[in-house]
Amino acid sequence: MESKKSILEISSTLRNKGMKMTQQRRVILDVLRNTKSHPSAEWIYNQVRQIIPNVSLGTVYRNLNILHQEGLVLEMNYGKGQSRYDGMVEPHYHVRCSECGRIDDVELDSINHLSETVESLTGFAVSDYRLEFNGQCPDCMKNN
Amino acid sequence: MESKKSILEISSTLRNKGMKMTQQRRVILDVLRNTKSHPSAEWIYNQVRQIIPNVSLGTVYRNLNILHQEGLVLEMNYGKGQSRYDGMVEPHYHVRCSECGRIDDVELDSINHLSETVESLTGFAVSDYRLEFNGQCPDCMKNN
DNA sequence: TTATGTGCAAAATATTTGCTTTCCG
DNA sequence: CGGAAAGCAAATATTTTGCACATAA
Repeated sequence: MESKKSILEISSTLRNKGMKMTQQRRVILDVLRNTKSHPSAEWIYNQVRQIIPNVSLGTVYRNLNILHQEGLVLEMNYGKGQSRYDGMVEPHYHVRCSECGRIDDVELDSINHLSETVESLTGFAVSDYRLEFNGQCPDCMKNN
Repeated sequence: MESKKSILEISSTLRNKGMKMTQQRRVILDVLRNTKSHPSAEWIYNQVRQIIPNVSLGTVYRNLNILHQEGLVLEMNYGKGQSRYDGMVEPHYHVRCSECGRIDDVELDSINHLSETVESLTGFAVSDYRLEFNGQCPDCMKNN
């Protein structure tokens, strides 16, 4: 089991960098950390609005960018659609349905030494990697 | 060594699906297949313009989308910037410099059975996967 | 000949930003 | 109190699309 940082720990990390933990930021983070759906900024915005009715979409984007920079959320881009976000930052992989866009986690053990191998092959300093599977989800298989 | 489909073979594949091989389409494919730089639609557009001066950016996008659907080019999305394209469709991996955006190929043997494992773990029908490394390229390392 | 593709420009989509005001610490 | 963040709306960036005309097969 991975231990998840508490909101309190995150607050103090941010404070040390001169950043504040606003109500908006806390709720955005909370919404994202409490769903397994890998949502878009707009979906998050709609959830947050139920708690802070006059929050703006710009604020959601600004916070997602900041949280992403700080390594507190993952951002994933697919094709030309909206980016999707993930509050689970511990290394893990994803499968995505190319029909409906659903994204599931893959419980695959991490593949060892890949980064090191790539560093010696390419001369790059590798910081991380992304492994994503594409296909058709069980629901879409049924409906066809 | 992988054998690359010739433009002639591609033309006939397209023709069988009721599609035409126009001058624009041929040049776009040609430009993309003759660079190792994993370029953006705009870069391709500028190259194509040197051969077909009044080609439009819309045509480049339309063709890249069609060629991608037909499995003749790869499309890669990073962050919020432009998509990047690759004329090499045989399975291979990429490293990307998060500073300058440079993308290199990684000559890593493909990892066997990954898709099958993921299928049994998730219930998805996996068609392909994408493995991408992130880091800093040798040039950007020097300049810092 | 005729359906597919092109050029052009306008529209759509997704995200960012400027400015004033609010509020966390 | 002071600076970081929010709200709102306008601006950007990237990609798509409608329509009249051109062209490959």
